[in-house]
Amino acid sequence: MNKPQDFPESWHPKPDLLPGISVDCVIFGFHDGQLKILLLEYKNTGLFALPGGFVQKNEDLDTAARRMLEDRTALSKIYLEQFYTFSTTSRRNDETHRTIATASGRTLEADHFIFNRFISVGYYALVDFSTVVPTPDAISDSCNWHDISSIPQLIFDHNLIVNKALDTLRFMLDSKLNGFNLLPPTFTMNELQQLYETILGKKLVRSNFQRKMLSLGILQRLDKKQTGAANKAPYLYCFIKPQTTL
Amino acid sequence: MNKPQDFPESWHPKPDLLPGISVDCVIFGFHDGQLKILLLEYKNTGLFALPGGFVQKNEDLDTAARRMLEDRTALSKIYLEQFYTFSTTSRRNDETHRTIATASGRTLEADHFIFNRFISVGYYALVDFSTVVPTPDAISDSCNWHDISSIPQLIFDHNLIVNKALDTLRFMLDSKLNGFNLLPPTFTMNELQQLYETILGKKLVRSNFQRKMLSLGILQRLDKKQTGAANKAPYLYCFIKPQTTL
DNA sequence: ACAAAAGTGTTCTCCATACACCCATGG
DNA sequence: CCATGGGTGTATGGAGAACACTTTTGT
Repeated sequence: MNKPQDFPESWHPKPDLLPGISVDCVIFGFHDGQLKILLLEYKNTGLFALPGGFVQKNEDLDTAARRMLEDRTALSKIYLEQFYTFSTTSRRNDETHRTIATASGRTLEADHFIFNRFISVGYYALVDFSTVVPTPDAISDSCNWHDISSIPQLIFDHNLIVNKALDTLRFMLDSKLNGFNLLPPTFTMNELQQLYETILGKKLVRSNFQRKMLSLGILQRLDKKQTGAANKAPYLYCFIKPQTTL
Repeated sequence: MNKPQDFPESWHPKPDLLPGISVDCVIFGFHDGQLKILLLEYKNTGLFALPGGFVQKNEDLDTAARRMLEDRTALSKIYLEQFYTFSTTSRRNDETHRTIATASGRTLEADHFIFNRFISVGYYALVDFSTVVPTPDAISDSCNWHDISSIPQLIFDHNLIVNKALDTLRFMLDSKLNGFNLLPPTFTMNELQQLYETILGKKLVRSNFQRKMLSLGILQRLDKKQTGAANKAPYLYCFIKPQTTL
């Protein structure tokens, strides 16, 4: 896939968009023992940014965020969560906008709506790395995974947004049990533990982690997984979705 | 005090306000063993609403919220926390706006900016009940405390906003220790316990509560408080503000 | 002396930690 | 058979729940 889509109307001053509101998405995935997020790289600039976009007049924020996520990942039914709204007056920068536009062969009129002040609502999403098809938008030439441990400098306040998303993810990890959204439908206990260790940034004791997870009563043990390694074959588990509480 | 202020410019279409963004404040206080919030009642309508307002072009959301809080409480240095941004397309209602305007002797042009779609950022504040001077704004004739247990029907989605604020307050109570902001500078252990019980909506065991609070190491014991009651005089405590962690 | 509320101590349970021990697998 | 990693059991310590006991105050 990975091919740009049609030039979005949102880059022209259009009356069908809410003025002054944007959405930025921190899309988390997990692969090779590393927590990763999707970043866009703008054409010919070396500038990186979070996926995001604007809100249509007839659309609420959750819907807008979901639309953007589906565009960037080619997935539907994504777990996402609003976490904070960013509003400092200096968070945007006209020069950056011009650089991005120029590099992709456009010019922005001085009264282009993008030069208005914008307030941005941050969402984080948790996706199954293996099923995502990273898809750039019209003004970026790549959409790729970046390890949390080596995020480049991002435009505007996007580094701040990433950090706040990470803080929220860590804080909510236990209460929302949202670690499971980052794994494929079946996984081993070791994979789950690696994920927790990566998110929390610390080692956990294997045997205790196993008991804690099993005691939650939300995991179902499936067949063993033959890894081909010279050791005991681990069980596969799947997540039992909580009953829709009436 | 309690006297309306000058008619705010924000009720005319003004270019110095951000379009489509508002702030709503859930202001918590504690008195007589009851958790309370400040509500405005609009003139001659019987309609209740959260204090709120609009955001100036050169103002970030925290500043805007703080400005509104100071206007409604006559306090400065208020503890406040952003908790969620509300954006459903149907959250506002033109007829309600007209009712409120008409009742206070105004007419709204059909293209008045208030008929735009608005996205509202929710803040909750924790204040010392005893020092607040509830102050109505220009289009309301009262600003009063209401028990959490008997919140009337509010305009728009304000009941939803109150509930979300309460949920957040409960969830954060332990981790942010923000109960202390609701009490006067000195207080007894019993008052603190009543506050916790009210917020959490359940009884706590007195002796255990005492030990837990003291073990946090954030309370300083002061003199005893002579209540005049026929029982042992309780100690007063004050909150030791956490060191500004560099 | 008594009631009522504040403060302290004791016991029990539960859970997180740490670590020891068995089991399965492929080389 | 042995190295490796997966699964289970056991001892310990600390926090919370439940409750008993002591102390202080005004009537």
